Amino acid sequence: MTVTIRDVARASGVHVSTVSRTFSAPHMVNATTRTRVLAVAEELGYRPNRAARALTTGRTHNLGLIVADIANPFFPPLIKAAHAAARQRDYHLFVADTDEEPAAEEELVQAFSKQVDGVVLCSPRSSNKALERLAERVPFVVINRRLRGAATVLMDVGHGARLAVEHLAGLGHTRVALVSGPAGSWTSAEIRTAAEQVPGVELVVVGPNAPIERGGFAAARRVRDSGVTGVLAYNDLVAIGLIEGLGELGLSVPQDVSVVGIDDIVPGRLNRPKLTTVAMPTAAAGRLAVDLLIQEVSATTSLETRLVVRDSTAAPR
Amino acid sequence: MTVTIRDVARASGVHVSTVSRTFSAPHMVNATTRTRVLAVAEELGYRPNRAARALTTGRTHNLGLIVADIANPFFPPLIKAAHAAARQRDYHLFVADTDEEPAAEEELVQAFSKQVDGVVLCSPRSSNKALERLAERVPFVVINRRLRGAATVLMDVGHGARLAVEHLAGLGHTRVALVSGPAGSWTSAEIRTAAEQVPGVELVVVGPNAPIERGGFAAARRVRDSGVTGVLAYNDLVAIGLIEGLGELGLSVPQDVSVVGIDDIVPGRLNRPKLTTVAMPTAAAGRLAVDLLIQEVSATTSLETRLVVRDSTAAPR
DNA sequence: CACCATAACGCAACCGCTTGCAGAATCCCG
DNA sequence: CGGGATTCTGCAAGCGGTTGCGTTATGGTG
Repeated sequence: MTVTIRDVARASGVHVSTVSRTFSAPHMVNATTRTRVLAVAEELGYRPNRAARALTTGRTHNLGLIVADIANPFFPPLIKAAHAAARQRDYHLFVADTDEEPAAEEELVQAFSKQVDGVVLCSPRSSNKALERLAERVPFVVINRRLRGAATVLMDVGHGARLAVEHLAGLGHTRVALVSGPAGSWTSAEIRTAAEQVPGVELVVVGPNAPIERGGFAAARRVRDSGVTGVLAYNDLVAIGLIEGLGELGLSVPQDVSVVGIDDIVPGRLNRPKLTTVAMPTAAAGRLAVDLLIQEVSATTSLETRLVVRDSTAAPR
Repeated sequence: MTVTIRDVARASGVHVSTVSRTFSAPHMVNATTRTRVLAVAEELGYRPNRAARALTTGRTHNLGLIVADIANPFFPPLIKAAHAAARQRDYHLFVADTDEEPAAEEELVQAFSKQVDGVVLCSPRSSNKALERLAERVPFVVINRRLRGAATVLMDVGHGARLAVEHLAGLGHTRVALVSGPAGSWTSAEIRTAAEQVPGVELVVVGPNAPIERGGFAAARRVRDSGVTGVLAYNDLVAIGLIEGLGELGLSVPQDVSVVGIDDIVPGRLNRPKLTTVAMPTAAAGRLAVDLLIQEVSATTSLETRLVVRDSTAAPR
């Protein structure tokens, strides 16, 4: 049925090892036989079986990518970039979704381990201990989590948060709310620490909140009651929900209150008003992560974020 | 380094074949030896190597999923559902992105072929011929494309389009524009045919357009000039772009013109006004596709679409 | 022309696991 | 209690490749 290296060997009158070498070490085989073998292979439609090859070489040319939620608009650009980078080096990409369950991370990594040369783990929810245990099974790089011993790609959300608050301060806002994310989130802490450091603005924390529209929507009342004129939201979904919630309370953005999000996801750009937000370099992160993995370099990188000013921020009344 | 079946065999004093069977045919091995082997395996941290297993069994327990653009909001829910379905049956999923290039489809299927038990192809752009050629290499199921000889999952966008136009008609609109997609798109033709069949409304086609916001935005002027009061857009992105474009022209939705989109992507739900749209059962399609693949049934299925009425449609002035 | 380095290829073992077949042990029943 | 049927396990070949080593041409050198 399927054509193997032996078929090619037989049809071209050489030993299988020669066929093998014409594909994996072409310089070791005479030019004329090489072209003959290649021709026969082409004609028979032979393609080396990567899984079989992996068995002896130990390299599968596959990578795993694990994210919390494929359908969360934050991830697709990252996945796409990771895929492109992998493809470019002739790697294939397993993609998996933990559905936000920490336990699934471990299980997936285990399941992948024999089948990939490494896995990239996005915003892992597992404990450091668990991750270190996994690191023994398979090389991996972590995105958005500081972890010693593993290659790491960070997006400097702290810097972005500072830019955002400075932007609000620059517009004249002196009291701004931080509509935070889930309790215990690394990102949430990062944002808060940075935001607090901006001089001249008083920061009031409203939260924790669910990291989606619902969370923002529910926080609207408390934001209004806090009397702030500007808001930094945990992410764009929260910002969008918040804007809607404020609308229900009769407050409009940016006239009554300015809102800036974080992530720069597509729905934010499409929102009305268009969301001012901190752009996370998700594509760069995805690309870089697979490059690190393939080249087996263990580094920790921090990617710059930047502020994208659109229509949801303005000077206070 | 990595623990193999032989290590387990040695450590538990049985032959490798017995170890093999305790994992792949437990009923063939005596209960007491089985528990012993299992215990040893557990202790050593043994996990069967699926790639090696695939070499002899011919089943990889991997599936491939090929989409045009991972970052297009239409696909992530489909990918997520496909992944969940695969996971549930202990399959892993390769995900690939063609970047809208037809040639990439063929290349990817080829590359996957030895490593998967089947691939699901979403909205393929390749010619029928090319697809039929690929079908010989690996089982696959196609989503959103009619193809004899291959298992097919269709989403009945025609029916949805009819519902949408009927909805507009029911509100009192008598002239509606169809802001179409790219020339030659199967979906576009499908939509048009169905929309034309609704009695009592005069349909004017505006297009072709790029299937993204830009396309809708650019079509705004022609929509206004056509004097319609209702619009069915090729998809939600086009609808969103159109709404913005109409806004620039001083027309508001739904007061001046009603707009309905197709797809029901997240940004549509988040848009202001919230988009009335035809919901495509993408999750169901993804799930079903992998189920068909795994069970090796070759069927052609048509999934129901439905209309989701939100805020972008109203009675004409 | 003898000699040796080098290039090209064949040989065979092996990667981790499965599976048809056969041998050994145990069982059941007349 | 003998003998056939079962159950369990071992043996070894093989899945599709790779690779260290040995063998045979070939070329270059003194």
